[in-house]
Amino acid sequence: MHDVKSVRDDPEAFDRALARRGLSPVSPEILRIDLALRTAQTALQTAQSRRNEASRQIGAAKARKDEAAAAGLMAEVEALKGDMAGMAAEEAFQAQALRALLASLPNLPADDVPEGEDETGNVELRQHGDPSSAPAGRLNRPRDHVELGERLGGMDFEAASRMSGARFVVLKNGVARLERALGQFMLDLQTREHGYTEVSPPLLVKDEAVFGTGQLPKFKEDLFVAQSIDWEGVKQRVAEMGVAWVEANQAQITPLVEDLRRTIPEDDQFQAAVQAAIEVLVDRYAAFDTDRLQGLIDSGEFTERRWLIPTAEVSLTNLVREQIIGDDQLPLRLTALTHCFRSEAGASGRDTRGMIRQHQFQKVELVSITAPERSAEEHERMVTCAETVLQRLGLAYRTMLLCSGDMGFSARKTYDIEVWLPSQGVYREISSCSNCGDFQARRMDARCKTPGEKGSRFVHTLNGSGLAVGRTLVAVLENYQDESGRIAVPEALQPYMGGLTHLEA
RNA sequence: GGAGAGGUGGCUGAGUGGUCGAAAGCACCGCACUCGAAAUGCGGCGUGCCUUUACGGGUACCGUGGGUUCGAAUCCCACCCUCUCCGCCA
Repeated sequence: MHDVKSVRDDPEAFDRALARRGLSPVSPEILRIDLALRTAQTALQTAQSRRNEASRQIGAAKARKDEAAAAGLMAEVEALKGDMAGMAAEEAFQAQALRALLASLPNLPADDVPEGEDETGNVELRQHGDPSSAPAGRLNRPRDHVELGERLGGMDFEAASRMSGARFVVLKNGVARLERALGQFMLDLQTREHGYTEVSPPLLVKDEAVFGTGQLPKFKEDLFVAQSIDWEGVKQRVAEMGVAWVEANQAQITPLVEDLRRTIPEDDQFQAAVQAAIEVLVDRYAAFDTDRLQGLIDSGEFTERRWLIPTAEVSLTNLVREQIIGDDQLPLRLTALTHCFRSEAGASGRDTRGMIRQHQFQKVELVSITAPERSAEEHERMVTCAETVLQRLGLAYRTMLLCSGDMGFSARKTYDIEVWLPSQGVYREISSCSNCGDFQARRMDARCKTPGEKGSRFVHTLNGSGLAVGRTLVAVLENYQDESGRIAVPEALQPYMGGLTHLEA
């Protein structure tokens, strides 16, 4: 979320920054709405001021029993109120429009982010490790993790798809344990050695939380949603609507009833016939109104909705939402091992084989909350914390600085870490560390202040994977395989595997 | 799920529908007294927005959203949250 004031102060700079993201200028539109909003605000406040003054005078007039003066003032306020309703509506409309527009725009790239339209513009900062020195480095044709996992009896995509569909997997035996070991290892590293605080956060969160980190409102198609419907409430509403319809259509119903009265004697049979007639009418009504009913359910009036987190960044960052934190408490360094859920709606056909792109995966997330002037150095520290995981696991990787066109919505600067995958012969993203500046803090209203001093500032938020467990599992399997399909367990993981040195069928 | 209580400034806590943004206390800041400190006294002490070169002025905010009223922290409605008791439950 952007500060209107910054746009007001330097519209050209704002548009220039957006252009780096490949967006056309928006500042004229912003300034137009901003002006309309402030005009409406000033008009409304002037009217409110007069109303408040008149009301006070009415009180004073009544106190001295001057009913004539009071009546005159009341008439004036009455007239004023008519205008005020329109002004208030205009103000609310413009405020909403401005907020919606500002909320839809991505963060502005930091000055040191390279220009570029897509991933080809990313800059490699450093490489670590030699792919050929891993056990798989000696093989002519390394197997991919799907083949390795299935041969080990540890990966079952078919069973997963029978119960859940595509992009799910069942892990078993040593592979399941390896996944657990990786998660524990990463979490221990980040908490014990890098000073992150372990958190076990909610995985289901409200709209506001997902808005705060920037996935809503623009990217809801990437998310899974969980909802519970109040069926009792729906039933009650249907009944109410039925009664209302019968009342509204009394003119049709009455002749029908009278017709029945004439043709059927007044006994039980008559009662039953009337009952049947009513049921027919209600059914007809219900058939007419299913669309409206569906609309009611869709409106959320009877549904309790929660989003499944696509990353623990959402839960961890929102820990500080609507809070004012003392500068002396910062930085906050938070980590969590959680499942993540992504619908991957825009990725059909991409990475369909294997565990690279799943609807559900585990990840150790790192989040830092810092004072504004501290976020840049914290960003460097964070990417180092993520790289350490790969170093300890003995996996080759390279660190990329993303260009302006390839960054995520909320980021002002992003480092990607890519791990070597021998089966594909390429580096694949395994971590992404972003400095979001105050972009998320504004959306969440998260501030910090120096104790004893006046005023508060928006905090800076950073997030990074440390690391994605699923993709790390893939990397370990593929890099540590030998010609027979055995997997050597990296030394760092052996304590988490009960001392096991190899996975084999 | 049922019954009850409650949500007011950093905290505690008052507030007959009319100069209430809100008493009082604590905390905090400044000043005085003091060699210094404590105690005491005096003064200050919320946030957002609009407006103003500035001093300042205005407006909104007492859980949230509606409503009644010339006027709402105060009355009405809905919702959210917290606490207590009962029931159910991993």
